[in-house]
Amino acid sequence: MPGKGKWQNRFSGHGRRWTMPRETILQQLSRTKKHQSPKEIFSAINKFNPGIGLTTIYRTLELLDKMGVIHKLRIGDGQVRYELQGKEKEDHHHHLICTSCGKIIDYFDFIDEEMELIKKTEKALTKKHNFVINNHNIEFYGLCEKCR
Amino acid sequence: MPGKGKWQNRFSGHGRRWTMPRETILQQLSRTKKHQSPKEIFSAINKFNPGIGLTTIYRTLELLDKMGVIHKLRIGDGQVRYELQGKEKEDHHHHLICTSCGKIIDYFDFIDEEMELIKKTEKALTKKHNFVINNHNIEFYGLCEKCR
DNA sequence: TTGTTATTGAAAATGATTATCATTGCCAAT
DNA sequence: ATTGGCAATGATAATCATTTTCAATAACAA
Repeated sequence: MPGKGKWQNRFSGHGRRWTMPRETILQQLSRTKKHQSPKEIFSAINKFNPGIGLTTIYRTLELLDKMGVIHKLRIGDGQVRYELQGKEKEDHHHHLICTSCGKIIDYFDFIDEEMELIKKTEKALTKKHNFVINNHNIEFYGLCEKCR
Repeated sequence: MPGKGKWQNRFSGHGRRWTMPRETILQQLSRTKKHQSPKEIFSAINKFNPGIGLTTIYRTLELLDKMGVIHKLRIGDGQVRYELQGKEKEDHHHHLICTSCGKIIDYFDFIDEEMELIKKTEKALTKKHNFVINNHNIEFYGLCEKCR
C-alpha cells in the first residue's frame, strides 16, 4: 500500500509520533523535486493549512534529516534547503550551483565511478580517524549560462 | 621577498587598495591552519589591534573569497568559516565533519583519483549545462570518536 | 600636495534559526 | 473505549550571524 502509510511506519515504536503536521510536511516535500527552504515549505502549506507553524516546520525538517528521510543542503543563499532522500540508486545525485544567481542543477552523471571513489575514501577515513560516516556531499560551484 | 609583499601585489592595479586591516586579516588567516569564523578572526585581531571592526572582517573575507585567496566553508555550525586557499597540489584537501560536535578534519587522501573523477565530471557538466565551473567541494558527514 | 574614491567602523537593520512555555493530542496500557 | 504520560505543537520572544547605512578616513594616481 503506497501513499499514506509510506512514511508512517518509520515513526512508530521509537517514542516518536505520527502527526498531521509531519504528514503534511512530508507531502509538501514530495510534491516537487525542488530544494525547498523552511520558509518556502511554510508558505506552500500555509495556503491550505494555516494551522501549522513555522517552528514546527523547522523542528520537523531537522528530525527528518536526522532520520535520513531528507537531505539538508547548505548552498549559501542564506537559507538551508531540503530535498527528499531517495532510496534508489537512480536517485543519488549531487549539485551544480551558480554562485551568482543561486540556481541549482541536480546532476546524475558518473555516479558509478563516484561511488567507487567514495567507498574507498570512506573506508580509509573511517579507519584513519575513527569516524562513523553517514553521508557525503559533492558540489560544483560556477556560473550558469545567464550569469556568465 | 616573501612575507609582507606576498599578497600586496594581488591588490594593486585593479582599483583595489592595500590597507592595514586587509594585511592584518591575511596575517591572522596565515597564522593557523584552522577554519576560522569571522568572529574568531575578529577576536584574535582585536586583542592587539582593537581598531579593526567586525564589519571590515566580513567585507574583507568576502573579497578574498571572490579573489580566490581564501576558501569559504559552510559546515553548518551556524557560522561561515574560511581557510587559506593553498596554491600547491599538496594543499588540496577536503573535510570530514562531525555532525554532533562540529569537529572538522582535513583529509588529503585519494586526491589523484579524485582529480580524475572531478575533471571528467566538470567537463561533462560544463558541456551539458553550459556552466563555467570554478570550484568544487566534497564533504563527509559523520560522528567522531567522542560523539559516537 | 591634492582630488578622487575605495575603504573603514559604529550603529542600526535585517533575517534566519532557536528557546520558551503553556496547550494539545498521540498512543500504549489498561 | 478510556485515560495518563509525555511527545509534539504553535505563538511569541530571544538570539545571533550577517548586511546595510552613512559619515569619516586614507590610499594612491596625477
